[in-house]
Amino acid sequence: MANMKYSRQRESIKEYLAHTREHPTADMVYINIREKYPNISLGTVYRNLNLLVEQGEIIKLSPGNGSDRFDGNSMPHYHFLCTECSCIQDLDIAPGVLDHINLIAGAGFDGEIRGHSTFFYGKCAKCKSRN
Amino acid sequence: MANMKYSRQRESIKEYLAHTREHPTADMVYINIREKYPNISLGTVYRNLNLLVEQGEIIKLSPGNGSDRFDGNSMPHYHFLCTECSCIQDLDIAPGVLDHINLIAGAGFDGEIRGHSTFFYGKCAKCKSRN
DNA sequence: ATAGTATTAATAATAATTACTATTATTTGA
DNA sequence: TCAAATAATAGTAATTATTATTAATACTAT
Repeated sequence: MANMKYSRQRESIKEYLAHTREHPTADMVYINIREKYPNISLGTVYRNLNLLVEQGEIIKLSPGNGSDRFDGNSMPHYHFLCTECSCIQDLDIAPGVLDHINLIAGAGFDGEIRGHSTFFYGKCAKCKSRN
Repeated sequence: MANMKYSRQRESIKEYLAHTREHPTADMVYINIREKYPNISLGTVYRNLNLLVEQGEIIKLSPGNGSDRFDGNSMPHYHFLCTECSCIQDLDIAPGVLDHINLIAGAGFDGEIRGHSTFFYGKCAKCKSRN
């Protein structure tokens, strides 16, 4: 998309996502950006989130429970979803593992595998210790 | 859930999912079951799908594009989502790989990993050959 | 500065799913 | 076998999440 103009709102959204580890929903982004741009509209947030996803600057996550979530870290990596508190966390996985898994999966498959996205689930550290 | 009564509608939904490879949406299930029970309501379909998921009889998939989809095969396995035609297919992966991946992921993680769900994406065989 | 056009705020509209309620179906056990 | 108890249903309304519309505004290149 060559004919794209700068917008403070979009920049602010990108910046916010780059500095949080929260994997926020569109609504959470909206609430946050409103502190700086009090009359930004939710539609603008959605449109820019989708634009940024299209451009590969951020990643959209669909954990399956409520709303979609967004991650400012666009490097392929894995996520963990706590089945108790619904928090989402990044997982560190050794580089190479992802490609390895793509290969394993592609072995018996006659289509073309480009990548994969994985959600691990279970109890996060806090919920585990709280018992 | 001990106090659960039999219902022909629920049985029919379960049976349909057990015999299709389509990974249908709630609406597709609704349309199909209506052939046998013409005045089943969409709410009934949703309620029973959720019940069956809770009981572990079926699996709910959230591919991230449109609606959720349902899979009558409740054994853990992987799915492939075609980014062109949006079809969903089961992938055959050697047993043991899934547990292996859970272990790798759990290594540097201080919570408790119970399982994971993975979507591979790319082009299905048809879309690949159609070029 | 100005013209051209992407972006915005505000709102309306759509899509997907859940909640509500009076009626019906299933189960239990006398 | 029947009737009481209650889960499930059909039909509909409501909610939630997201996308579309549009007139006004902001960005960019000349």
